[in-house]
Amino acid sequence: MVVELNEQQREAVMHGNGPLLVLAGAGSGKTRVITTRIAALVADGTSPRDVLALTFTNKAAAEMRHRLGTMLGGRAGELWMSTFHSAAAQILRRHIHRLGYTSSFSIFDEQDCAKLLRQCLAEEGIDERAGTPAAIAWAIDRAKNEGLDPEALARRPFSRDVEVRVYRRYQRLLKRQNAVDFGDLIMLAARVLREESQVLAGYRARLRHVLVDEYQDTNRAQYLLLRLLADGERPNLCVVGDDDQSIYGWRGAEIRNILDFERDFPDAKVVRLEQNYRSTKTILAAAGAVVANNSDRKGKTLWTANPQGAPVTVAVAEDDLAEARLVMAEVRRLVGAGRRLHDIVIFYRTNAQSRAVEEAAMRAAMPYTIVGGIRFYERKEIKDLLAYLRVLANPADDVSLARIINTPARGIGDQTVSALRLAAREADCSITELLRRTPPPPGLAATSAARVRAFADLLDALRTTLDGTSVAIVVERLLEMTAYRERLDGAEGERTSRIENIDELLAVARDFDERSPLGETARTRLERFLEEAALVSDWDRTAEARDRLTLMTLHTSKGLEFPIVFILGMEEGIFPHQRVLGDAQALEEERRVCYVGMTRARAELYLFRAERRLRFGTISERPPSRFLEEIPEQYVKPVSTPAKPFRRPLERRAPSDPIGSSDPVMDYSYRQESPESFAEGGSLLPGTKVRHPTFGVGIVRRSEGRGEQEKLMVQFVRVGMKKLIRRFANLEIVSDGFDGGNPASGHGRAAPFYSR
DNA sequence: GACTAGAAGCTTTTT
DNA sequence: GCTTCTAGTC
Repeated sequence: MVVELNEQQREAVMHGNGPLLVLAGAGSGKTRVITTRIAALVADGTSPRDVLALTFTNKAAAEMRHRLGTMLGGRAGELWMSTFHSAAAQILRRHIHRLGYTSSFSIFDEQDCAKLLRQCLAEEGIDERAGTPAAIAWAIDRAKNEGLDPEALARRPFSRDVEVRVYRRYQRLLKRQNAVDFGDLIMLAARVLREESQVLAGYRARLRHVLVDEYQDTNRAQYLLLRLLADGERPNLCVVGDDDQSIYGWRGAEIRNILDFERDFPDAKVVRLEQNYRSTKTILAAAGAVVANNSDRKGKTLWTANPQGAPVTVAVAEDDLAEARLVMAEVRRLVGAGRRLHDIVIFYRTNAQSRAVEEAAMRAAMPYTIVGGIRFYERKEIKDLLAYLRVLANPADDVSLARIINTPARGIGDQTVSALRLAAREADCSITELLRRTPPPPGLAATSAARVRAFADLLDALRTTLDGTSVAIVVERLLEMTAYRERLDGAEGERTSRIENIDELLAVARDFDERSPLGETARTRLERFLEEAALVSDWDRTAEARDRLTLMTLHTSKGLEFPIVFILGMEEGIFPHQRVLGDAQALEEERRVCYVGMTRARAELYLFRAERRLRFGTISERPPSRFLEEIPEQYVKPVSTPAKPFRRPLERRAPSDPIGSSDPVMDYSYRQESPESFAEGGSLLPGTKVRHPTFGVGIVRRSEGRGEQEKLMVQFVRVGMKKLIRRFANLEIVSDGFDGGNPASGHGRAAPFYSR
């Protein structure tokens, strides 16, 4: 092995058989240990085919595969390395027929599930306002995370009857549609292993070693799945994690899984990785001091041979706008001092905080990318096209059928759909199945019946394109036959971006075709394509950021590192969040989120807070976060409030005044828009200050389309928000909100201007 | 079927 | 406040 390891890392890598818990502190070389251990096992004679390595994200799996590729060469391809959900989907693809589904099952995302849930509530006669779908959805999700089916939930002492009833119906409807949700993937995979002993025996006989990354974030259902696969008193189960980085409790993660590993496996070998290779001594000490306030932890003492480094900067701003401005001023200073934009990352607790930063970045002409937000596969046009494919793959999928039956519009309204749904229920079949039958169901008007007939013919025609194997060709034919692109509605700009997304989907499909094995059947390929679309996130598809500022939530930051880290909104009520303040356990999780954020930094760490913040329409005073006070003074360099206040003082501010006409924000680094850009049809970017002959001065909040066709939402100082057509509005541009290249251009998907 | 008004929500979201 | 989604109207 050519890789250099420290003593503890070597211990973990060289550990032979039996359970192994690796408590890997932040930046301690966790991925290196897992990959090197796998390489060592293979070097020692274990077949790569007998190794299962599980991660939470596709990105983590891809990273490991890449590293192992360099260590093992071609044999790395034989490893079973994937996310929990993909592995479960693979198990189900083979064996789900034993549970009464077929292998072409659909995987529903949250939107699909929400639609189905509403149907369940309606059928159970539950008033949506009383039953609050969100609460029931949460209860079902939680049950699945705990590995409880409806009957098991019913046996729970405090389960609510409504929840059990809806859950039971929800499962029945999913099954009728041959569909599963994310929670089902894990739960049903565990069930098929538990109930079908030969299936389980097959996996156990094969799997010699199971490795799990980020073990602190596994939920109960995942734990149960693991216990099935890695059975016995001394299974070859290696889990790697850090209890201090467990931040997904609210999604069902059980921190107890890692805390209790030694109780579960009394023979377990425990290795602590405590040398940090990432951060300066100062950053590590500051972060360690914060997390030391938690009681429910194993306790590690990280140390580093890295230099002491600069103190942590704690900056206080007047309000949220000033905070964002201060951030941009500091970014500018750092860039002036030779730093690159991609060295800097901005973290915040909630997505809502990104807006102020985005606006400040635009004003400061600072290119940026937001990680997260709307995902590619969740965009309307992409979901529409995938819904067609899903109906082709799985005709029982009524949720997808309902989505496409009138998209593009073909005169099949809600009445018709309800009638079809009813007829399908009576005939005990899916709507697609019903459509295949002739004559069409009774009770439909002649015109409606004809339209439904035409739609059924369309589906039949599409089905014939499945004879070839190429997914891309199916999508192309689908686009032609439905005239989907041509019939897109909405404003010019929106249409353009949708068409770009459709082209992107075609590119993804072509790429998928190229990566696919020869001799595969069309159906299998389509099923695999849909599975990938359901289980792969945007982040996994994102290439390395170009030279841009990166913005993301603290949760998204886990597993990453940056030379310079900014954390914003270090205030009670923001971080820790308002909703956890009375809950000791949840508060500890917030503290872990803080620890994760701080330990992403290699060289410099900045913590920002605002004394006042505009939230839910009101300005409130914000006391500093307790986490700030938990950092020992010796590691901190405070920065005082900027001299010039940014927002007018509270008392002089009229309640209806959205901007403040003398707001100094408006004077900040503006430039007149050049006349040419209007002639070229340049659009008015959000943030641009304009004057209207009757409404007065305002700020462009949103724009659609270009040039004279452009539709604008403008927030006026005196009259509030107005929608305008630029051609008629006779606007005078007072100052440009932006003075550089358009950071939104390039790729539609991470485009900050309309991404949320 | 398109447009608008009203209501609800508003923490994080690996899959 | 602002956004998003749904229900109701023309």
